[in-house]
Amino acid sequence: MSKRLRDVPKPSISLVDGLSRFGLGKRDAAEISKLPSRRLTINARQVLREPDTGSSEAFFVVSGLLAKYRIVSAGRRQILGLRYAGEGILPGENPPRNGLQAVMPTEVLVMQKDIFDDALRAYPGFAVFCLRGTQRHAAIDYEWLLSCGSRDGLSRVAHLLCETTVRTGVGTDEAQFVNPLTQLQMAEITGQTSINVNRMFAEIERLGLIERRGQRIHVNCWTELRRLAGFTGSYLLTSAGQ
Amino acid sequence: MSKRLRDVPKPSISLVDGLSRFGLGKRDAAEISKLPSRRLTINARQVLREPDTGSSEAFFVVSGLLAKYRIVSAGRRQILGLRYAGEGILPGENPPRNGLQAVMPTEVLVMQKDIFDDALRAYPGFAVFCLRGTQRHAAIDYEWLLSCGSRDGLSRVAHLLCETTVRTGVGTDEAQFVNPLTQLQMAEITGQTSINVNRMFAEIERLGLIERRGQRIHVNCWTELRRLAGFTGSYLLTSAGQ
DNA sequence: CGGTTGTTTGAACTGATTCAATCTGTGTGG
DNA sequence: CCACACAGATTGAATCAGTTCAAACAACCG
Repeated sequence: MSKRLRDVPKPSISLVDGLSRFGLGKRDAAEISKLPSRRLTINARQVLREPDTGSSEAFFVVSGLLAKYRIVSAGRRQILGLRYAGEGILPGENPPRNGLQAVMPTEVLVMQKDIFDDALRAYPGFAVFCLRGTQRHAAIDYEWLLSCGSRDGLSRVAHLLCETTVRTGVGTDEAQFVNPLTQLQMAEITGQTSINVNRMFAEIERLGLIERRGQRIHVNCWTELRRLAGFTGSYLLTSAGQ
Repeated sequence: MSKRLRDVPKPSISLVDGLSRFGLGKRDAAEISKLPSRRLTINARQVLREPDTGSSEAFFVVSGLLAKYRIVSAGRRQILGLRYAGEGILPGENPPRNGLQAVMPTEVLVMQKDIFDDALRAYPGFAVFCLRGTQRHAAIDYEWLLSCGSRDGLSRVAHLLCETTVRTGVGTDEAQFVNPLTQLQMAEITGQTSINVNRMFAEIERLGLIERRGQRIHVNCWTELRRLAGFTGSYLLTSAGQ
């Protein structure tokens, strides 16, 4: 819906490529990708899994963008994580607590938990790979916690912009990217109201750090934006550990 | 310093027990615990590792309590995680970004990263074990993010109290435990000032949900405290997945 | 063109912070 | 055993960042 969804480039990535790009050996990657899974195509805004329902499954984002969320009291929602193409969501030992919703039209591969668990045991390299991926996302979560806990509204929005710049994969040289998130979603990530996100967003533009044309964002001064956000991006590249 | 540190019971747990208690097979646990590591005893408040310094290592908390933290601008600190006895901190692929500090007198086992990484590859069960542990802590981080992002001051403090009740391992039946955290530390966890934590803490007591005698906390109404906090504790027991 | 979603702006309000002072329990040294 | 130092807890008053409520506006879609 809205131009956002048409404008956004939607790079597609196969399971094999996704696995090996993030460090799994070619051989294991090939084996894993041959395991049974089903492919789903979901619309923007569509809920893939409600919070506290459904069975545990493994998800792999082929294209698009998935948000993990929880509903707090009074309709207030918190987005807990984002999964871009090539990233995944792993089942744990407990039933899933978090909901999953597509931010834009998204294709996912879904694998049964027991098949996933068997693969974990059968392919030692896969277990380490999953550990690394989980550590990488944990590092992102730490940044989000840091934002919500210790940064003011302006820095939070700036930080999310920095993260989005890097994670959408355009590279910071290009300094131009399409923001896939609405201001309400940015608010649900940074723990604010969309009204305040709107003001902080405008303030960042007023400061001359970025320019906006629709969802397209041009970063005028990456260094200054980073400084404002307190952003250091190394954690995004590989697993950052705890 | 202060009675806090003397009062707190400090259960000690061996590496083998810690590993097998959280689900690693006896055989693997025995092998892992034979690997070379050094034992450190640190005082309350002592910094074990400064943020953004030091080499990657694996830590295992034998007794006491460790806080993982980061310093934001202007001396503001954010605590990103707690590690009770039996829990660990794993090295990732990037240099460590977070500092480590003892909340109370603490004993840790420290293992070199390369030895840890070798073990990960040598013992497939160990890799899965580490994945489960990381998922469990990620689930706790989600709760903290939810708190900082979407709950008001009162609920945040109440939620931390609930979590501490469960994690200190007294069981909710006993309804009595020693809070190892100062109000400043609770503030650094919940993204508030210690002044506000103090007021919310007092408010929870005024509501009759708890009673305080020094650091000792008696929970009068677990159900109501949980409700106020929006706390559901299942995620703490085992790995909750993403 | 009408309907819907998202963005923007204004004004009033409030939860939490900041600044400042006081109080309390504990450990230390004489 | 007391005087003192010190960290932590508590309280009050002023201030402010961010929310809430409300309304207008813009872009896109069928």
